Amino acid sequence: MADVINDILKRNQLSVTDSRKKILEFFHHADGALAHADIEKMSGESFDRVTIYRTLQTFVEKGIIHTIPTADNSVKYALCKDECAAGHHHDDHIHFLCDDCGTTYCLDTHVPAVQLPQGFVVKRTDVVVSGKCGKCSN
Amino acid sequence: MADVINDILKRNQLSVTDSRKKILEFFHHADGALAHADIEKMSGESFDRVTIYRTLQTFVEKGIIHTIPTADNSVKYALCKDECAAGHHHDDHIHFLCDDCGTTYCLDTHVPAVQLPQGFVVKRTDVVVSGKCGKCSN
DNA sequence: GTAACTGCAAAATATTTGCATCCTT
DNA sequence: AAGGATGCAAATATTTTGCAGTTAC
Repeated sequence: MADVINDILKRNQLSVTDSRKKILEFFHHADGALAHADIEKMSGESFDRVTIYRTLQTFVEKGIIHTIPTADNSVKYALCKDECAAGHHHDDHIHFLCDDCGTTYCLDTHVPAVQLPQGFVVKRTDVVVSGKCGKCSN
Repeated sequence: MADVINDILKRNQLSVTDSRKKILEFFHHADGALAHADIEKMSGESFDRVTIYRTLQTFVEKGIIHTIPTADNSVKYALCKDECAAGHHHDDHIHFLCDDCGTTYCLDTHVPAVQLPQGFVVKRTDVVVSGKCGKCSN
């Protein structure tokens, strides 16, 4: 596991630091997406709030993680698929937000094609479904 | 027009006040969705920032407007269709964000059905497409 | 050794809350 | 008149920026 994390950072020309390794581990262990606040709690104050902001921003720029649109104002992040290169996101998968437990899942179901009016050029499609997840629907 | 605005407020048991009328007009005239900051600018300081927060929240609760999920941290709002009653949103339409001009469109194209894993219950589906709108793609 | 990264302090923004006053009904 | 809505002040929360010290390579 440590190797995987290390590789991701090196591949993206980022220095391997404690905070980056930790934050990447959080994402790998997480069931779903994480918000800034989640990471802050998980870290147990072991590194600065500002470092989290900067690390997340760096990871987004490098295409390691991507943001997930949510209907409330919260910003969540999740790991990108391997095909993601810097600036070339292919994250047209579906996100599911559970209203009960709050978990955000990245589903592998592919995104259905969308009909748009003349002249509209599509660059990215996000599908955000909310409701109850498998664990909470019983 | 004034009648329409008035009706919306009365139908939802809200007192008809200047700020509410103005904000509803903004939405009716707007090409797309509006953020809190947009409304603040459009209002030209004629009413308080806090009033805007509270008015938007009230309108969302009553089902007059709805939030639009965006990948950045911004929160945008748009008018709901007539069928929307308080707490019963039927806004499964598609939102398009133009990367160039920043306008958010609510498209009437209906949302394609989504395949989900066993046990997942869908309550709401948001599709957010980004790219270039008709005006900016030339 | 040098460039990159982090922590701390502080600034800038955004959002929420309490309360007195004013307006709608 | 009464309840709800607004404005103002202030408390909170969130995000960004600058800079000095530290760490990775």
